[in-house]
Amino acid sequence: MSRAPRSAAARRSWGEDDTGCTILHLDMDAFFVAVELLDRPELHGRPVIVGGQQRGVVAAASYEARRYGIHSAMPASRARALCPDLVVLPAQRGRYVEVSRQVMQILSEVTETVEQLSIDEAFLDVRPAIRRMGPPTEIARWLRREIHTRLDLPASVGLASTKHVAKLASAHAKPDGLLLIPAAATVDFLHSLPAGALWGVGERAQQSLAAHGIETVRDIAHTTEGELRSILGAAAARKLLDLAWGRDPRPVQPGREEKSIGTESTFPQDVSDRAELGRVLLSQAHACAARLRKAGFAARRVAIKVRFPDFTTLTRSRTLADPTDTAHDLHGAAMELLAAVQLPRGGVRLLGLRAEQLQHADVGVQMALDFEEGADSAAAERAMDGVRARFGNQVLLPASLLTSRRSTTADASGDIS
DNA sequence: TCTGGGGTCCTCGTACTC
DNA sequence: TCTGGAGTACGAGGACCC
Repeated sequence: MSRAPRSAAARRSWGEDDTGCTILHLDMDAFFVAVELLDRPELHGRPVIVGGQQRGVVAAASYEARRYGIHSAMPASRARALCPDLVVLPAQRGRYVEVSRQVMQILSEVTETVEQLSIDEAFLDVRPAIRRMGPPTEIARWLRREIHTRLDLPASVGLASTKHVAKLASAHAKPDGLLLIPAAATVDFLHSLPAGALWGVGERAQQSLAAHGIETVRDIAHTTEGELRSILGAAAARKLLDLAWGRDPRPVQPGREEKSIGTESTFPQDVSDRAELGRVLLSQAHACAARLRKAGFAARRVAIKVRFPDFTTLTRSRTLADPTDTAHDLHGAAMELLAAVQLPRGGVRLLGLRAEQLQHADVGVQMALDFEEGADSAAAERAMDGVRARFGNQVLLPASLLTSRRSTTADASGDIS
């Protein structure tokens, strides 16, 4: 569901040599809409969007809707104005997650080296599969065919020698296509694209670059690092120059872990009652805590996000004395942060809560901490053995049981009290 | 036109320590 | 004892991604 600008000129064959093009990027086409059409085939061929309830924006648009100029992130009111016959469906996130798992299952049949980037896209390093399944192009064709056959969903694939170029290739393969960028064609392909196609160049950066006459990736490639640094800062300058010349050594990283877990809500009407905001934070704290425990994490930091009716947004955060996975602790910290925020007369448009600086809430980590702090290591080790015997090696217990050393004891029988 | 929700990463200012 | 600079940690905010 990339929103980066594409180039019509780049949608062509760049050659057939897939030697060294072992990075595959798979991107599902209009994923949320495609899943909805599985359940409502009568909507095939009609302009459909997902999302856009009340004050919302478009989360995904069918290709028929795109012909009216509708695209994701567009306010739903604007989308309705552009297409009076538009079918607007509410998002069913749980359903998309379920289908996403099925897609990822098919990818895992090719290789274990799968890096899921979002709900509907992933990178694969196909090197381990070449001997078994053939060259990268054959693997890409197999994947698209299997997803079509088993799930009845369209998917686009980009093949290249780096992650960045593979991702750009899949964007230019849409809809429902495959685009190979041979290693030797990488720079020519990149230099045919607008500057905004590069990863990390959004609307603001495009405006800043355009003000200096830099409009394309080729322009970026031929700008000095010093000038880019003065426009976008040191980190972005180095990164963009590398990307513009096809330099991207990042490997495909399977099993990346979340760094924060949060939730936020935009209210149908702005809210100025602090008690009501407190109840919303409590509900969000429960949701975050449940997700933390399910993932086996505890959070060391709590942040709130407050958006006012004029769309100014502020965040406030604080580091906790002890990591937590309980709604009680998250809510307590969030309420303290909210109390320090001066609310305007118009109230609050959006309120969010996020748990940050996640760490594993598992027994082993906790025991290690206890060892460091000079606890009775022999007793702790015996307790750990007892826990393993009863629950297995991968046992994860709520941090709330474990992080408060004052209230947690482990005896030699392995009982946690 | 009027802007969701889930995230990551970077920059900058400030406080603190040495 | 006071002061300034460097390094570091933390918090806030913004840009960006899907």
